Amino acid sequence: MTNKKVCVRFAPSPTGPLHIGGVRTALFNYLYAKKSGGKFLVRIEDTDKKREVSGAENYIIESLKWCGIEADQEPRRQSERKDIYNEHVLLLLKEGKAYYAFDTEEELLKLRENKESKGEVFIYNWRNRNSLNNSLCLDEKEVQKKIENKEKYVVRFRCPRESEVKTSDIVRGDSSIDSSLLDDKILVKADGMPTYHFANVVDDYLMGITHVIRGEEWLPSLALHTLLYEAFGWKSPKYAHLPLILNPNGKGKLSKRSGEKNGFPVFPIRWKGEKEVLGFKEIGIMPEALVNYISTLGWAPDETKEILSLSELKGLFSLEKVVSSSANFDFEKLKWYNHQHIQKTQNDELLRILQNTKKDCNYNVVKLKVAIGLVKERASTVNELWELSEYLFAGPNSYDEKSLKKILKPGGKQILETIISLADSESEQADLFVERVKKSCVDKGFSAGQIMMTLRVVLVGALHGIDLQEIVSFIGLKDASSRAKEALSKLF
RNA sequence: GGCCCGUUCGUCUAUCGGCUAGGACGCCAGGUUUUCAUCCUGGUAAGAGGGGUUCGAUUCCCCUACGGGCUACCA
Repeated sequence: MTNKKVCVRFAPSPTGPLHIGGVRTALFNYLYAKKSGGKFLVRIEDTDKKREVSGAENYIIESLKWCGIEADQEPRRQSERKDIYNEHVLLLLKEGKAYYAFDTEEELLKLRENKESKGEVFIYNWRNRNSLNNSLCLDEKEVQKKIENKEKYVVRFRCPRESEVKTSDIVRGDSSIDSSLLDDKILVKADGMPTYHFANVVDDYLMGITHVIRGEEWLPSLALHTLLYEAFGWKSPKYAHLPLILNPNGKGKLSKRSGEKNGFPVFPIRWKGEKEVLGFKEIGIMPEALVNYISTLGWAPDETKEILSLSELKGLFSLEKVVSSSANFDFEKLKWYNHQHIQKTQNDELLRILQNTKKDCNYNVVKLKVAIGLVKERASTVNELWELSEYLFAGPNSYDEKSLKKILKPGGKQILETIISLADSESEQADLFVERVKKSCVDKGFSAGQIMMTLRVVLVGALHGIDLQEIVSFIGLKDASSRAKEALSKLF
């Protein structure tokens, strides 16, 4: 038997911004396709026009692109394939594997509530379909008449009675379920659009999808989908249901709310909905870091190497190694991955990313690039490259409490004056400045600690930051002098 | 409520019947940095519980508990 070339798809619904769980599903599909030399498609499942959100489709494509996930074909849209679904539903109707149903939503709701109040469950299937309002129990002429009179109807799948449905999943293995537990799912809605289940199966078959890789939330409908393939006489694709990504505390699917509460985004890039929400991009997470991190949610490579690029992941990924238990999202770990990826990235690339996120950045680019090199090892987000190099471009406009304590010690003024006079001296060289200040002040009887602290406070305004000599070499003696003069006039 | 899925350090995971249960994040301690961070070294910490099967179970089976998902003319 020759294996068909692998073809997978990511099938989002454009009902809002793509969240991190969706990105992970897309990523695993993409990685699997690339690993197997197959194709990766994107299919927009826009069969519910009521829930469609404008801009969502474009957002999804842009987000994937930012992550480095690109489809091998232009995205397809289900709303444009209505005729195809109609053709296929006729096939089932003709063979008696589907039927027309005229029950209204209100009627069904009532039936459900009624059953529930008695502690029972209402299932629309062989148990009661003959007493309901559908073409299985109505007279053929009556059905014709109803349809001709434009009475609203849906098409339901005629789910087989008491048969064992065998399902198979790469992640979870084989399983089986009694079809009596399933209901006669709606295939075509009253507005003539197919439901997810129907369009999904028809499209996957027609598009030659070999592996359906999707979230675990679809596991309960696997039996239905399997039955649908059987009804058409088609061979089922292979399935892999990915474990869910949960909130950091493990309570529920990862949500926007939980992200807000814990101070992290759940979307790749900025989403301009009713309220604008930032994405990982805007807070300075690099796409490769995000991809690297989410690849570890539900999967681990054979080798114990943590930092992996997208192309390395393409080589290592394997569906068989996907785990079946859900994972809690951990923003701290994402930041660690980001830190690692920042270290691996060239300074001019970091500069480019920074300029892209920080549009208001008007520093000299040559200097900014040098600054990035000086502070990058301390940064865990791209935005921090900017924040951490603040004092390299402007003197302190305030001094924090701890700094004041250090600088206002006896002798602080004298040290300041020494700094100024040395900085203003024409024979002074910037790259030896800190050593000279130290020597000169030590000669006057000050401790090395006090001298260095004072100089740091003068230059930074706080007790942190990169090496003092590196700061002076970067800003120059003129700037150092004026920062010292500023401190002298403000503090003494 | 019904159905389905899951359960290894706080978190992500390795282990495919032989385990002194490995790695990573986090945390803690020490070193480096006359600052802070980075970095380095070390440490802390786990098989949900109960039954089987087996010479031997984290690994296989069952039950319970807990967690999650689904239960729409949403996807």
